[in-house]
Amino acid sequence: MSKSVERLSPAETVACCSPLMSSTPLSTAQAERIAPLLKALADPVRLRLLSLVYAHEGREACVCDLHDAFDLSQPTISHHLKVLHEVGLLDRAKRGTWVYYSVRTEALADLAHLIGGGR
Amino acid sequence: MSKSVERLSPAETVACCSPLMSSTPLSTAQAERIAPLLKALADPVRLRLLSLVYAHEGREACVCDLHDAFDLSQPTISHHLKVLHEVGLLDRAKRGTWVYYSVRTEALADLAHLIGGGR
DNA sequence: TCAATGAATAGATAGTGATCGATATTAGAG
DNA sequence: CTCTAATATCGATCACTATCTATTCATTGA
Repeated sequence: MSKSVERLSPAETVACCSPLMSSTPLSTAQAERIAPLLKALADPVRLRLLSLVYAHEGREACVCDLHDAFDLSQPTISHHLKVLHEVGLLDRAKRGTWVYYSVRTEALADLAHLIGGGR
Repeated sequence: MSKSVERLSPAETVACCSPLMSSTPLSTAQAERIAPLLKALADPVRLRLLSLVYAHEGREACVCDLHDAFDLSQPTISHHLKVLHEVGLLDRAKRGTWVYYSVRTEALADLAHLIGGGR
């Protein structure tokens, strides 16, 4: 049996939606699924985090790598990474003492299609 | 002389940026340009507003048309439309007593490319 | 000129979120 | 079994934002 809708991350529920710009407008329920994903993206620190993770060697980075790129405390960076992970935009892998994050590129691609895919 | 960067709407400043996922990560300045655009999008009411405007006859709609689709006060809808207009995602045209909004589709397309365009 | 209608502004409030310092947790080294 | 280093969690604070009601502004029609 597949996961119930409630257990899916926002990113996973987005692929199904027809684009923002189409002949049939978004339902309230659809809009409420999509908004959290965009909210997670809509922060300059988190945008840079995603970008830095992707550009990092091996397409993954640990918190310490990322922390150095900001003038922010370690808990703040950790918090932002958590937000991105919870909506399904970042994957998380613990190896030893380090936690490595990587970008879920297909989630971003789905989101991009949703935003710009209607034309 | 072209508009100074400060006068450009967020949507206008986004087209220039390389995608979120590329070998060179986003600069702080770039991230701070993009975030307001995403922030404007990151609300279920505003997502539906964009969608409704686009799906409406003639690809434009007045406030009264949109107001009916929500259980929210007219000033609240007006506020959300203003937010979308200010970042450059909606165009605004006053005709008589009515104000018609329409979607700036190329702004959404640029944003979509920025989010998903790196692969 | 006045009344009516559509839309925007103002001001208030309640909820959310970004950030910090302090603390807890986890895993490897010695 | 400690000590240390890497992350995560907690609790507090300050700023921002979604929403409302009341009001103002603008345009049309009588």
